[in-house]
Amino acid sequence: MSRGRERFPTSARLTRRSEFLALSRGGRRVHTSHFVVLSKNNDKGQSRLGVTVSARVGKAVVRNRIKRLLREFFRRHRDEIPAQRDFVVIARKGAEKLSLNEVEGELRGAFFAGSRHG
RNA sequence: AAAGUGGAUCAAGCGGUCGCUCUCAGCCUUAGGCUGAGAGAGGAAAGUCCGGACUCCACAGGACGGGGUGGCCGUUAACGGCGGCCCCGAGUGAUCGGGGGAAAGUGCCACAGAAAAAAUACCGCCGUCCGCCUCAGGCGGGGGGUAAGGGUGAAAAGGUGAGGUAAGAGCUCACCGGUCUGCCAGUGAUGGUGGAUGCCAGGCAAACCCCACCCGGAGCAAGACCAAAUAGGAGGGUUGGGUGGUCCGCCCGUGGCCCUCGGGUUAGGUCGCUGGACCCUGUGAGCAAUCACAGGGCAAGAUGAAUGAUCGCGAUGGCUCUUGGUAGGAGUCAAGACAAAAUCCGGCUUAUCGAUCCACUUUAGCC
Repeated sequence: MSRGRERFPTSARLTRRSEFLALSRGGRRVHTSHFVVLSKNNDKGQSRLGVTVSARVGKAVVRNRIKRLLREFFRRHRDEIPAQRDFVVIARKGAEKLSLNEVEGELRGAFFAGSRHG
């Protein structure tokens, strides 16, 4: 039963500016058509997610939509994602037009292959 | 019925599964976690264009400077908002748009035009003098009168008509308009009515400016506390310093500077933080905005920032078929706009798929 594993508490999020800066400096980068995924191992006992959507992508409604889609993707696949690794997803223009299924298809490789490198 | 004008309300709903933030209760228990219950975006939450509350600067005081508003009267905590009324303009109308002063002074008015502000004779019009031709008359030149007509311009010194004149002209007269002024009505903007005056003669005040009224500055990253820490700490010396446009005034010994010690990078946590000029219903006052009273009700509080994802049913809508047409029925597609709180209120402005309702106007028809 997947109940309890498809959760997304505060401890699984990146909340500090310094944590975002650390990934932008030393993280592995994977580019897809609508996103840039940064990732780096951590020692927190679980993997964490942060999302960056700049004002250039869209207004507040659009940015909220993208953040929620990415969190939903992360939450649904926490048991497949490498443990103890931080991810930052930077959205690019046009990402608000994607559905959840399209996000899964685009980001699957970037997340699940992460543990073999860096 | 068609075409239109003004306004109000809503922003579909129900359910399943998996999640997020907060509160309460219980349990495990350092942090924290688990279980259950409850609450969880908008009419504009937006733009940040005005106004206030609140916080700090002094308890926010005076003058200058600076800024804002602009018909009148109300309304309000306040406003540039709102309501009623006044005037001007547009529309057949419902209705809509606009609103201090150009006669205090300074300045600007391109191009065109003869002349652009105590202006002007370019083409014209009308006399007169001289010369020539010549029957009357015509042509050329000089010197005048004239603002009717033409032409330029956004704008050319009141308008129309009549008299008058060589031709003309407020030169004279009537009406309209303007200026000054009396009386009446109105709180007032203003309106009505009478008198005097042949007539002060363009626009721009979002050019400076004048008049009346209003405004101290910075903003919740305000500000307070705690932890860690030293750069902003500790100790000593010296000097006054602060008030964010200037001066006065006021306040403080917390401040500035120097020396010595110390040493290297939190946008950390809690509060402020949501019970308020609050919401709903009713009654009363008022044309209304609004106010008073009574009863009832608490309705987001995040901070890399919660309020979501997905599935089903489907109000409703589009298209197709059925029907002579409407209604109805069937099938199929979509279930959609704009836009997401960030201290809180009152407004304005802008964006917006659609749905419903109310009042009114015009035209046509019926009784």
